[in-house]
Amino acid sequence: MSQRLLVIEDEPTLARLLSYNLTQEGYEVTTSDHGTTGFERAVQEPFDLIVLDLMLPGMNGFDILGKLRGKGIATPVIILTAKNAEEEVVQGLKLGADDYITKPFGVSELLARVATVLRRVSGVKEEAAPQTSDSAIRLGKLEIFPEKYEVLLGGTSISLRPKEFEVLLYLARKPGVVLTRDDLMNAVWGFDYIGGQRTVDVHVSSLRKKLELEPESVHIDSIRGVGYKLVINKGSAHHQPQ
Amino acid sequence: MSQRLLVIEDEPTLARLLSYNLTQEGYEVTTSDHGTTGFERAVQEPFDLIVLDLMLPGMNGFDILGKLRGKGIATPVIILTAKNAEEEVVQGLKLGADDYITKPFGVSELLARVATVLRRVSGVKEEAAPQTSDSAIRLGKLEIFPEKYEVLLGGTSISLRPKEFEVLLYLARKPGVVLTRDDLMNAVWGFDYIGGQRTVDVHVSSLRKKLELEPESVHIDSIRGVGYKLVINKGSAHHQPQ
DNA sequence: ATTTCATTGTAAACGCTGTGTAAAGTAACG
DNA sequence: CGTTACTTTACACAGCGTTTACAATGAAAT
Repeated sequence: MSQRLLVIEDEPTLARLLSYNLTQEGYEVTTSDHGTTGFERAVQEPFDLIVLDLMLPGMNGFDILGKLRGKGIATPVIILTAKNAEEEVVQGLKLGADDYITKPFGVSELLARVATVLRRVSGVKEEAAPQTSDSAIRLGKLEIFPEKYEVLLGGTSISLRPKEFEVLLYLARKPGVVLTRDDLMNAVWGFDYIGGQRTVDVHVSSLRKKLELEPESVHIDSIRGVGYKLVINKGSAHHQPQ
Repeated sequence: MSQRLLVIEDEPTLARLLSYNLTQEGYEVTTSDHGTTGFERAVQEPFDLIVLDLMLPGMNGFDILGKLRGKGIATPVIILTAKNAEEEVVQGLKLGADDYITKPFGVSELLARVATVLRRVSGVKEEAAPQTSDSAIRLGKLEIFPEKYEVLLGGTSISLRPKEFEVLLYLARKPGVVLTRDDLMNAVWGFDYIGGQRTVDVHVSSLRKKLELEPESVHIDSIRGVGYKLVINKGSAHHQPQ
């Protein structure tokens, strides 16, 4: 049984992005684009976690959070806030938020926070969590430990810089599947990041150099005109569909 | 139970093309060639998705989209826009569009987007399964994995270039059915692409060379004066009980 | 049959676009 | 300040798509 999330976010683009990615993760997502109605839903239905934008029409995020806690509703809350709003964060946490993310943020960062908060709150409950974002990923000779920021290739640790790590992590979560530069941008750099088109390429390039210790078993393929995919070669065996 | 689509598009050629192909896909398609009437239909009847051209007589796409969302109608919308109109896209997405396509676009691209949006909205979870994926096409010894950009022929991977891949994919979506060069042009190159008449032929030719590893089970037939069709021969040498 | 014309097959050439990557430039961090 | 990480820029190159030209095939007409 999947966990239920409520996303209170008015900007459609962001709301959709969040809804999409959280759903992909296996959560059951409800969205609300208005403060008042969002608050009402949060009161009426039981959610496992609420993602709450602080800037909202109708009723702002602080009010919602305050009133919820006032009513004794302890549903975990992650607040979304603008970059340079340290006070907002502090106030939000004082009102009982469980975590916060500043915009712009990467999708993978959000997923990690959501998973972390859920785990923290419900005790360790691995089975209930979907593809827990931060459990280890093992693909042939490649092992990724998100919570440790560590990658093993054939048993030996390789040191990746943060952005390289995240790119690899996102690729590794859908092995074999082509991800566009846009996908990777959204996941690693944030949904509204506006940057050069080649940034992803450069990171993939340096990632390749560090992965080529095991070129047979792990490598990143380019699909011209589309994007990149992580290719895993387990053992020397043939294809064994199952 | 098929899904209901509304296409709001004034250019007759394009409207017909969209209507035809979407109907072929199994959708129930309604078209409207005017902004005002299109909007009214969208308000009155429940649709699963709306394909909306932004340039329309009567009432432009932005107005329609804005008013729909204003009325609380959350039907998913894919907007059609000209190539060099980045702002239009941004504005459209802000108004609550779910996706966009820039003209010219290939029919297959549109079909893919429609399917994606519908799936996303209906909350079906997409799994990154290693070998099995619901979007995979299996025809005898031919297996196509669109999201991996990979084609297996008798279990071994064959490398196709992007255009070859798309041509094969489109042929494979209607195995045994003759598709005209025009069909393929529309699907792969875009509905208003203006190019030489022989381009399709050349791609089919090179595709044949790569497919002839299994000439018995998979090949492309020419129908003189008409077009091409993909022929699949199931049966021999494999576990086909009947 | 033989000729004639239209259609299709395909190799080769050309130009363009996307990609790899080094290196310079910029920001963050201590 | 010095170091590290990240981004942008620039340039070279490889791959791809399209066109072209000519060969091969098939159909229709005589």
